[in-house]
Amino acid sequence: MNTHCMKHSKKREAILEAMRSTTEHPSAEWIYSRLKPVYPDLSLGTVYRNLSLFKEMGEIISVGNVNGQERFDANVRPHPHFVCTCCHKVIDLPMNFSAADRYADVEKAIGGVVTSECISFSGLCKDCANQ
Amino acid sequence: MNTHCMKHSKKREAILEAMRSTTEHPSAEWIYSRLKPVYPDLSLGTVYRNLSLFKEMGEIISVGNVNGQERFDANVRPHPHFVCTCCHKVIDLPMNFSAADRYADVEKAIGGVVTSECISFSGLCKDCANQ
DNA sequence: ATAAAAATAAGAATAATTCTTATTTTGCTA
DNA sequence: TAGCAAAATAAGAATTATTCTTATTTTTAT
Repeated sequence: MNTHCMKHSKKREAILEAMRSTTEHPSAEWIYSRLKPVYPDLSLGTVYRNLSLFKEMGEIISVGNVNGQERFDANVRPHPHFVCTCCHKVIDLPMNFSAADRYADVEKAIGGVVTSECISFSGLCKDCANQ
Repeated sequence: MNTHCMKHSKKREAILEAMRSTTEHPSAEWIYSRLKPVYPDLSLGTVYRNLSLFKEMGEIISVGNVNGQERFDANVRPHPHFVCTCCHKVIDLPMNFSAADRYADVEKAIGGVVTSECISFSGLCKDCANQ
């Protein structure tokens, strides 16, 4: 896990492990609620700080802000998502749809550097579509 | 502009006009700053409320949350964006890259309804890449 | 002109996130 | 193994974007 001169910590490890063991695309609050019973002295600030660090390190990515909360994904391979506008579920789409082959085009168009992509669809999930 | 039983208001019109006359992908705050000198009694709440209404009406779309602020676009035709992670500029990409032909696939995959898409690239814009 | 409905200003309230500081933990070194 | 400096944390204050509330103003139909 540690790339830099980072110290080892149980809580940090638990946060990454929690991220990796779900497909829920958690928010900071979600991770906090899940880990608080196990680490009663965990603080929300620690969750925020570590999610930021993991993002910077490339261990997780942000899948964007959904209903006011930033949501994350430990699957860092580019893949599309579906976001339900009603229940705010975020679902991984199993389909092969990446824009990786367009980076060069985009760089030419903007004259800068492209490092990542974000593709998402939104609408109503199965549950919400059927009331 | 009015689709529903909406009354006409100068400020509302100015907000939509401001949205339509820029390619900056404004935030509420940006619109407010731009219009405040012209409408000294404009309030930020009005900007937020009207941007929400316009979004609901389909007059504008959200291009997502950038650096903590929601950003909008009056060009509602699906098109990809580039977001600079450094200066937080949002740029329209002139390229033809839409996922419109994938909606059916996505609906089949999730068993729900797809109503919109969002495709963006991020990295460093021309200015930020050259320091 | 009038009156009801809708829009607004102002600022309070809320909610997500970041920041600060004192304390604790970690990992090195002797 | 003990001591120590660096890093991590808890707790809660601070910040910031956004929403909400209420009294007032504007709009529009009559």
